[in-house]
Amino acid sequence: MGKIDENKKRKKETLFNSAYELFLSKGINSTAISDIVEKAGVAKGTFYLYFKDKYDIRNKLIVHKTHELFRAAKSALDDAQVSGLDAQLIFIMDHIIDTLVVNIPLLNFISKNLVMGALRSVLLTGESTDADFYEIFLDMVSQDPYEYEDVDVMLFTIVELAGSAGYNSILYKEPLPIHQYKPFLYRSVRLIIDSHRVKNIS
Amino acid sequence: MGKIDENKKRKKETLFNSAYELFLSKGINSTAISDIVEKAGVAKGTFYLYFKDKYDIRNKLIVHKTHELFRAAKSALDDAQVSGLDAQLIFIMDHIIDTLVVNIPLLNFISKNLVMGALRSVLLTGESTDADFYEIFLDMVSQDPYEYEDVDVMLFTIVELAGSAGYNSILYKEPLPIHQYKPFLYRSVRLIIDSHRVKNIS
Amino acid sequence: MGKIDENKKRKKETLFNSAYELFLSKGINSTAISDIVEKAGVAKGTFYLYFKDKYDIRNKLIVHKTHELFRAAKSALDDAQVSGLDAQLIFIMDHIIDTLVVNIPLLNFISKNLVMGALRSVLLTGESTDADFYEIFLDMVSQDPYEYEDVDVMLFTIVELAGSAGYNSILYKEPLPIHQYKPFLYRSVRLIIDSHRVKNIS
Amino acid sequence: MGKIDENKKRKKETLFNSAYELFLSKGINSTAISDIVEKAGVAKGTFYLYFKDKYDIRNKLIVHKTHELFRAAKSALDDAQVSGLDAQLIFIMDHIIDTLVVNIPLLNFISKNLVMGALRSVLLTGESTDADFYEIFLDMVSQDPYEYEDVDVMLFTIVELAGSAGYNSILYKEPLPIHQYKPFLYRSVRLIIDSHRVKNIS
DNA sequence: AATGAATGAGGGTTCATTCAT
DNA sequence: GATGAATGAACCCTCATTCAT
Repeated sequence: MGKIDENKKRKKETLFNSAYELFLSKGINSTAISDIVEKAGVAKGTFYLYFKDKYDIRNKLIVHKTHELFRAAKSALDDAQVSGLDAQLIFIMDHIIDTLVVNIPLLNFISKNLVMGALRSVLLTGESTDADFYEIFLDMVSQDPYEYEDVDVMLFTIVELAGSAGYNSILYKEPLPIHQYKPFLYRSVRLIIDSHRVKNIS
Repeated sequence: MGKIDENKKRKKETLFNSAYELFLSKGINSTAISDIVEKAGVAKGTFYLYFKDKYDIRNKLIVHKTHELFRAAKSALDDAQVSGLDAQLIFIMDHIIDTLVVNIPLLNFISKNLVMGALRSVLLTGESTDADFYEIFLDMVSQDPYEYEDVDVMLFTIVELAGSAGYNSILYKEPLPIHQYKPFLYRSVRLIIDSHRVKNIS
Repeated sequence: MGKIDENKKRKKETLFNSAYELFLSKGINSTAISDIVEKAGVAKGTFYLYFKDKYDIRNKLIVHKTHELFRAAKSALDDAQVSGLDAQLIFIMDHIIDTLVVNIPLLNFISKNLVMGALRSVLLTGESTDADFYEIFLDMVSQDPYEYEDVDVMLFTIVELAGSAGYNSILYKEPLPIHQYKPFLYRSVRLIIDSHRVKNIS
Repeated sequence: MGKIDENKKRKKETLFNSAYELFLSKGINSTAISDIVEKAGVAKGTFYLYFKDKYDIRNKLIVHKTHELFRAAKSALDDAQVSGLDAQLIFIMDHIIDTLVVNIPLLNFISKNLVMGALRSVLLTGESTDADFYEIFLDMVSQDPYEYEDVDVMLFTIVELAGSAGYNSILYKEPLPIHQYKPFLYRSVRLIIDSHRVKNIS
């Protein structure tokens, strides 16, 4: 029985990987389900045993890949012993940007879906066995010496800014290539974080 | 001759409007060229006299509608006698957001393309006889009492932030509905503007 | 499994036959794939499971029909007990001509493609399970009491002459209708054959 | 008035030349009338003032180009002072083959239409102001010291053989490239000519 | 005579989805 | 569960031809 389930899982993963490679290389619109199953070496009907349609597998891929990006960044952060919420957030941001700079197809794929859209899906789908990234962020916030108000808003604003501006800067090198834009981006992020700090008047 | 050209222009506009309505109501992917021409009351081949394909007309529509948004906002700004670069930029932003809040389909249509992608197109296509919005921005900057450095970067950052965060806030009401998020957004914008001011040490 | 394969074969043959009849009656250019599938009673997409496009099925048909012509002629030759290479080749030629005289549409279809173009395809496609006609010819040559040099060239010249001149004579009855032209054609063929005979000077 | 007629003639020739270049480079099927008129710099409707359709202009082009080939060959023959019908016919053949070897697109264009089909058109269309090639051939025959019977048949057989075998040999280099095949071709031609000679038994 | 905008039938091709095996 | 042949709607795009100007 375990063997059968293993087989099923392997089949699903093969489809997953095949779709991923095709989405990156040919784009989603140009990838047919027949392409995916051919690359995966399974029959067409099999696809429908595991996924509802092309957009189902696409969404699951985006969530999965976004997770991977954050997980790798968080893991590096843990190794790096960075202190201070702003430094930590920027570290994560920087790690993700550096990953995407050398993987433009992936950037294009998750592109602007990177941000809230994907995070929302992550939160909504109970499938994920991964740690919840939202909680990880809250953790980081709570461990900072400063106190913050409207944390949701702060995280949202930062993620949107970094996602959108980063995407365009990497892809179009306008108004500056990403390595030149980074200082400005990070300065803005620090300002936003700072603006959410609760300043004791005492 | 004038009559023929007039006819051509009218036909192109009819196609433009038909496509616009269909894109908003059915989405781009679900809109077939045959839908567009049927609604416009012209033959299929006629479409191809004016546009290369569906994506050509889509791009031109995005540029056009983005233009309209900015033009209306700028016009209102001129009437409103607002002074100060930050107040002016926020006025424009606010005007556009208020327009889009009550026109979600339009928001979805130009969605994230609103930002640099569209502006880039606007700048690149020489078709537009409208005033160049980039120059309008530069004008506003130059007339402000303060001096600014890296104006390109400043505008880019603001547009990206407002576009991306505004889009999600309007659409998903997360983390807050847009009318509650606005104060945060505008505070961030002011911080970004401020960070680009050249402070005289004297 | 055998049933499915049988079904596939039957379907392919139905398409083949439908295309053949339509090509003969309406011509290739005027035959749409939708005509073929309609006549065959299958869905449009099915066509593309078996053939790349209209020209793929056309080529395969030409090869197939050319094969049939030669096979029938060879079979008749075997029954007729004709001796002598020249007599044998002319017998085959004559048989094919007589067949085509009463099947002008077929003549027009394979027309000038009859010749090397088709034979080349036959040789190149490994699909055929039929005996290789080129080898049959070589066999006939080797069993003749005379010895021949440049057999390839000889066969080529004969096939080209017979194909081209025969086609025009049958179709346009110019300069003579085929039954009057035959003596001239066969005389030329005999001369060509003779010119390739190795004459022992001894 | 002469000017207008000149203009008309020039327009027709421009269309002619444009079609020729496009037919050679893109093939007839892939050449649209809109391509032709665009290249010619005239309006679409103008095409229909001079030609019935694409096939009308194609046929006229084939006739024209075939004429040119023969005219050039005949002109060279006149300069070369060749005597003997067989030598003269082979000279013409050789000249045409050498021209086509270095102009494969032209070969493909007139290809097998080179032969009787085109000659027939030449004879049928009264448009041509050129000397009638058929008569030129008859002239050559009559000036030969030998006497010939069934001259029509002889010319037909030679033209068909040379056209068909030459085409394939040039294009596919099978069974031999044309320069190696020529001796065989010309030997066959000489045999055919010889077989039409009236031999006095005296 | 010349134009070229408009037509719209028509053809080729794709592909998500089904279902009998 | 797995297969993959079959489907046929859907869609894009071309292009010969017309005709008002």
